[in-house]
Amino acid sequence: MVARKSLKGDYCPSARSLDVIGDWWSLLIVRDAFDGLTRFGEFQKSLGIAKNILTERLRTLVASGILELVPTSEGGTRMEYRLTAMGKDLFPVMVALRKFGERHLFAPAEEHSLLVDRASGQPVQLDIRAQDGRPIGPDETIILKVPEGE
Amino acid sequence: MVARKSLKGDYCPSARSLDVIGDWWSLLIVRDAFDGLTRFGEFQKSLGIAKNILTERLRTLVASGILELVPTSEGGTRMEYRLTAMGKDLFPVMVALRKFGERHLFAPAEEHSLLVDRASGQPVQLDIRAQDGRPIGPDETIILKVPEGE
DNA sequence: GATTTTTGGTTTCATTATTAAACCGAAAAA
DNA sequence: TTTTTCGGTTTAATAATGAAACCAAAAATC
Repeated sequence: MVARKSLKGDYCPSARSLDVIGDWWSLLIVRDAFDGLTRFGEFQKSLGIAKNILTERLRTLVASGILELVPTSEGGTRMEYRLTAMGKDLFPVMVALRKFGERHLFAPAEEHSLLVDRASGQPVQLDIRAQDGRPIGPDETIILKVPEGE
Repeated sequence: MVARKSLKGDYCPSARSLDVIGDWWSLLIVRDAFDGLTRFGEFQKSLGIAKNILTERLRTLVASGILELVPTSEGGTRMEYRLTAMGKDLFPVMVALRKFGERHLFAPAEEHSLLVDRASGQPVQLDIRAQDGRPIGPDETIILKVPEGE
């Protein structure tokens, strides 16, 4: 196999995102990180991923700036993996995936987890709007090319 | 390799979504579909994907209900792949990926594409809010378990 | 302080997935 | 009628993944 085509040079931001977190495991690791997991063993147990693969994915996520290795809070020599500010900016991606799953991938009364606002206990809302606040869907949008330097 | 672990039974909606569209190519195909591509050859040319893999991915996306095969509008025998209503519900996922890429994966003045509201020409907004309209981030949320039948 | 267990990997090997390229029949175009 | 395009399938080589065995260092236990 020739090395998988990189999308680093693509001018489509979605493609570049997928280049970084578009493989099978990365977003699942990020999800677990949002759920508060930090240690190698925690991820491994939660995901059932092979350890060598986990090693490589964590390295890539750290190299991309999504996770960082910080000394564990309890003061030992061990390290833990934490979401960086950049990693936390994946929150909307996780929420969007979650909403899609909730709507289409569960039977009506099936058990599932729900993301709620801590303060109110009410479900989190995600919406896509025009600048005037009007909700818009894919058919009301268009993709422009923004040339260099703008 | 044992068959890759399926997340169909996971109660986390994000995990189920990733089970359906979390592989390397599927979201790129969906992106192209949002961009108006419909034909096998168009996807193949756009993505540079091997044809047998594209065949399989398209089949899976159709089987999942994200794409559908419809007779081409020009009336021939040929078919085209179109986003279903369910497929269009992936719009927030694509927008979220795009926003992340725009923010973190481009140099300041680098050329890129931009998703805008057709009517105003202004960039599309994505926000995550509590039910009262207040914007919230990952640290203000918590995941609840919703048992069967609720 | 010595021993045992846990953690966080690395290495190896077998299996699966992906690729590129050649090939193909049916439909469309010339 | 011939040629080209389209939408694949098949095949063989290569890369990615997984499971299991292994390992050193740190932590916990005795």
